Amino acid sequence: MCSICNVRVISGYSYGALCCGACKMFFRRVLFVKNIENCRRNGNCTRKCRYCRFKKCIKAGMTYTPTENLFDMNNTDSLSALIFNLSHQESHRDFQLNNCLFAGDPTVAELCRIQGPLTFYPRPINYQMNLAEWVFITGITSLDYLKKFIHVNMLNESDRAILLKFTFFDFSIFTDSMRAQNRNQEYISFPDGTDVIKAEVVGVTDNFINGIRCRLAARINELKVTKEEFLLLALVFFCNPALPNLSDSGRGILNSYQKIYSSALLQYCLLTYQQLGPSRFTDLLSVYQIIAKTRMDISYLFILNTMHRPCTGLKKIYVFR
Amino acid sequence: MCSICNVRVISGYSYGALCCGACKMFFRRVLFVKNIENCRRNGNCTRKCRYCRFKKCIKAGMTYTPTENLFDMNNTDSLSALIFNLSHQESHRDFQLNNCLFAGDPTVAELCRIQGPLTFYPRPINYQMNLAEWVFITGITSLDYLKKFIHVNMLNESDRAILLKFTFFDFSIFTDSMRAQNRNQEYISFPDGTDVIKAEVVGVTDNFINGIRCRLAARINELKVTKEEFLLLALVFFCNPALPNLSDSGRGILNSYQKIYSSALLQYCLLTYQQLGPSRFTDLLSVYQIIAKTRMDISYLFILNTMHRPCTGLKKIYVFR
DNA sequence: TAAATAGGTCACAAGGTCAA
DNA sequence: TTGACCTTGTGACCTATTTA
Repeated sequence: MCSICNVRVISGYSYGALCCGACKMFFRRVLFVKNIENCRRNGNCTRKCRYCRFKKCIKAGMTYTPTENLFDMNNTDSLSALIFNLSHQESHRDFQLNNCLFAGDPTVAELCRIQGPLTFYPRPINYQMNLAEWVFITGITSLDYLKKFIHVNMLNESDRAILLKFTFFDFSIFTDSMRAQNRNQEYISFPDGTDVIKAEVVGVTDNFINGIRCRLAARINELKVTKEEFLLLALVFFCNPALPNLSDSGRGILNSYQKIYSSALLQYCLLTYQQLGPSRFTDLLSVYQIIAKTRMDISYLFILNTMHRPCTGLKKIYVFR
Repeated sequence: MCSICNVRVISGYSYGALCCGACKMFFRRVLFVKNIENCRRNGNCTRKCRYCRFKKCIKAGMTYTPTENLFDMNNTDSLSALIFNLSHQESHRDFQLNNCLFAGDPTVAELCRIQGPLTFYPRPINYQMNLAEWVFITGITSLDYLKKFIHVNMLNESDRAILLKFTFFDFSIFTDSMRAQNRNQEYISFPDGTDVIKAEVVGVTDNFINGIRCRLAARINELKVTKEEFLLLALVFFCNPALPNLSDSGRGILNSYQKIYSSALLQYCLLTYQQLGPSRFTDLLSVYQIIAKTRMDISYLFILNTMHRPCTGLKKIYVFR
């Protein structure tokens, strides 16, 4: 039975999720026509609410990936469908980050074996999150977000684990910094304001710590990276064929899709910035260096920290060895 | 890894090239259905561009050779697939002739030892070609074109070298004359207009020189040889079992394939010219005499010329001893 | 008799169409 | 706007044929 409409039987996989033919067409139409309005009763609709039906599609992990038309400046339907899809996926991730908890402590490899979206459960109102919980929910919602894309699902299990393991943390840092920009902060912090660095860190300068908190956020503020740019850029960055130990076929898949995603970003830049498009494109790509630098600083800090006091209760998704 | 899709692993040789099963079926379907449109972005498409995928098949050297149905006038699928394939191979040769250079100076025997297509590199824009360069690129693109066919690949190395050595130049002359016809010229010349005969030739009459320039082109103009006829005719001419020193098995292979190719040409003539088909067929075959005459005139001219002034820098593919 | 390759078949997913 | 139905391209898998 189709998990979206609960009425018709599943016809097979469509846009990455098991659903019926009607819901497949519904999803496609919404992406291309974008004729959707907010739900009047804030979710929990019973029937016939197009907004809630679409949200169910997103929750079920439906993703649209264009394969052509990304060079045709007169046909931007595919690009705008992609962006529309991505922005709803990202809203869903943000909702989960702020309103959900995740039970258990799986490894990335275990998560890779799960078909379909991860299962979160509601966070009690006024639940007080500590630093470790913020770190975990940020990571696991990032994994859930990234796991949906077609290029991830096309990989074999081993390649998928490699890809997710070596990208989800970078993606988390990137979302943290976009949140900082949205809140007009020049440093990253968790949604409730919790500092991303634990208080008792020793052996490094304040300057170093502030680099972690601020470097990426500052650059993103400087460039005024838009939501759309962030969404496309994340696809380009984290569909990375250059990761070590990938199989040849996995590398081939990621290569092909990275080209698609960067074409989409380039088309977006050309449309939005006209003759300044190409330089904007390269400016955006350069952000990756700062993400990588920040990740390395954090991992240095982590190593230093565990030397002082052996780490207890570190969630398994953060075990990279 | 399949060099065409870069995603799946090679399943073996299919239609003369190493590729995966999916690309094999793709190639076959395109030949038989011809459901292909030009690429919007002129190459370098990522995935899902059927035109670019097919062009990659052609570049990889994929060739279809019918083995039956060439006598069944109600089933022309094989013939039209063959012609479709040949015309794309020929476009590729023409593209290389006009836009590429070849590095090195191999002998024909060395070229015969190379598996798969030869490697060309892009010719700089506005690069000025001299006569010797035109002669070389014409010869080497002809060799690349001829080398792909199944009857060539089935031969042992020695037979293959004999066949190519004694046919590629005739094929070049033939393509030169087809180009003359396309440009409404009554004489052959290289694509940029360079004369095929070097200026300082002495000891022969202008009449003799003009025979080389014009005789074949004139006959082709007179017969109004079509592209399709040229493509099939070239296969018949240059799958020649009568060459000296071939092994018995090589001779047998060439004999069988020449029959296939001439059946294809005959079927084409019968379909296109109805009751005039047989006479058209013999008219076309008679063109070979003129190719041979032109080749002999050129070689006489060459010998005469090297007697006056020893030849320096002659490319090794043109050393026929 | 085992391999390699040409060619056939079918279920699947993307996307289009049209009556309700 | 919807969803049943249709068309198309695809690729995994199968079979037939040939040759070492």
